[in-house]
Amino acid sequence: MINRMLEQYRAQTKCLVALDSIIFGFDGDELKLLLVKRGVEVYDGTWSLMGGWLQDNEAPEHAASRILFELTGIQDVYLEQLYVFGKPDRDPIERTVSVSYFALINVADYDDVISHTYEAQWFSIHELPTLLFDHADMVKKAIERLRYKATQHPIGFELLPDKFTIPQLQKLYEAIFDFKFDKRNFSRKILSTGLLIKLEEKQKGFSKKGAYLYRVDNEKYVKFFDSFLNFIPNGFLD
Amino acid sequence: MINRMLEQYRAQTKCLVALDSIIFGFDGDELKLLLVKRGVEVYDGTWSLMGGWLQDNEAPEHAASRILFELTGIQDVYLEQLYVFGKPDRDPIERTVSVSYFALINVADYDDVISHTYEAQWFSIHELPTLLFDHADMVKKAIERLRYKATQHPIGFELLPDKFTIPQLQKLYEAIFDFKFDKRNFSRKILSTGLLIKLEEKQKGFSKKGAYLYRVDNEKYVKFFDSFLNFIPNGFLD
DNA sequence: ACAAAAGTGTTGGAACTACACCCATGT
DNA sequence: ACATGGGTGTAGTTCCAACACTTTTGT
Repeated sequence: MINRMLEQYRAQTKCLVALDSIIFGFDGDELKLLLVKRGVEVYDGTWSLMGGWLQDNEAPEHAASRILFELTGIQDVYLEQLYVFGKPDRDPIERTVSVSYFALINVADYDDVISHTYEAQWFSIHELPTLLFDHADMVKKAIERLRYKATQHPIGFELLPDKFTIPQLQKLYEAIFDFKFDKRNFSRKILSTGLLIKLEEKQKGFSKKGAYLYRVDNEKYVKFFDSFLNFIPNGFLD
Repeated sequence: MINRMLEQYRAQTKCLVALDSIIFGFDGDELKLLLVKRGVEVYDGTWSLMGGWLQDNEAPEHAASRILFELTGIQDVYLEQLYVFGKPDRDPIERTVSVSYFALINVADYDDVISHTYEAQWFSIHELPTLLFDHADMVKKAIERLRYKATQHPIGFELLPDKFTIPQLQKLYEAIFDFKFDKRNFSRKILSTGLLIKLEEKQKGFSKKGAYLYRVDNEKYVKFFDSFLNFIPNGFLD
């Protein structure tokens, strides 16, 4: 019996399993994507997401983190699983199934590391170079997911520095949705979440008047996560 | 150069890739899951999702459909990709990465095929047997996703017959969320989508008075799909 | 003084919740 | 006649979108 089962397993095709991560960043103005130059000349001029292969005894999410670190020095960021891409011909060299992840980071936090040590580079999502394989599909899906999540969670905070202003946050949301919001309604809505703590300091330099800095109330932020479903009566999820 | 690249590919570990589908059904009263008895004696008493392996030259979503058909005779249903499960030890026999899918079907549509020809069986989601490997995690994730989607899309229609009554639909939502809704508010909300067309006929037999049957306005339903993001001003998506 | 960005308040309409009674029919 | 589930309306509240002027300060 057990033998028959093992035979069944042995008869199956095995596949390479790749991990590809879409890293979003925000520089205060535009939404950016982190890409690397594929280190192989055949694909000259094409750029790639942060990609690598799954190793033995490694969970996919760990592999994705490891690869991101190896390629960029970025560590300890929240990577969320996005989608599996597995068309038989997606990688022309060999059959590969790719699990994609995405992350949000604050460009300023990593700018030095990335540009000095690694061959990664930020690109505006409006001016992307040619991407490897089906990486453009992955990016498209990631943007959809980012928008979706940004409507549900105050996920945008992840892309900003610890201290930020309301106008900065608004610019970020405008970059994500490619849409201008009314600033009065925007600030009311954001502040009504109760997740922001107003600081004494003002941001100087950017505007003449200067804008108040805020930081996220981390305790509330954590509680906030992963819950609210429109259909469900208030109080159901408490 | 090309050789170096091919070597790089060759050096990588390959994995078995499995597909596992979570099939939800509704029988008018309870939310159900379709499971099969794993055909191997070692796992006596444990049941399994609709699982199988990815073959050469087969896209994962096709494999998932094929497997579902082979195991149950179910065909042409919408399978949505759910999540990848890939912990190194999730399948104790051999390293396998599993891509999970989920689907919603109307139990009545397939009841005959399933029970007479195949070894699949419906289980109430409140009384599930022991499940193979990490299939319980998959089910948990699928229920979360189902609830999430049900708040955003009128996805519940998929689980009902073509013609159905408002009380039936309400029971379905109550089964999905495990929560009782106010029938006046429920019917107002559902009808306000404009997606339902009231028919002349009434459902007979279940209640004394009989309830009006409705069907989905397919044209509107399609338009409705995949869009509305709370944060975006009305009209933005038109 | 003026330009540039920050900050703030009101109003009308829509949508949501909570809630209770009558209707049609099979037994 | 009565029991069972089906169907409907209202009032108070909250939430949302639309909209324009004043404030601060660097030049």
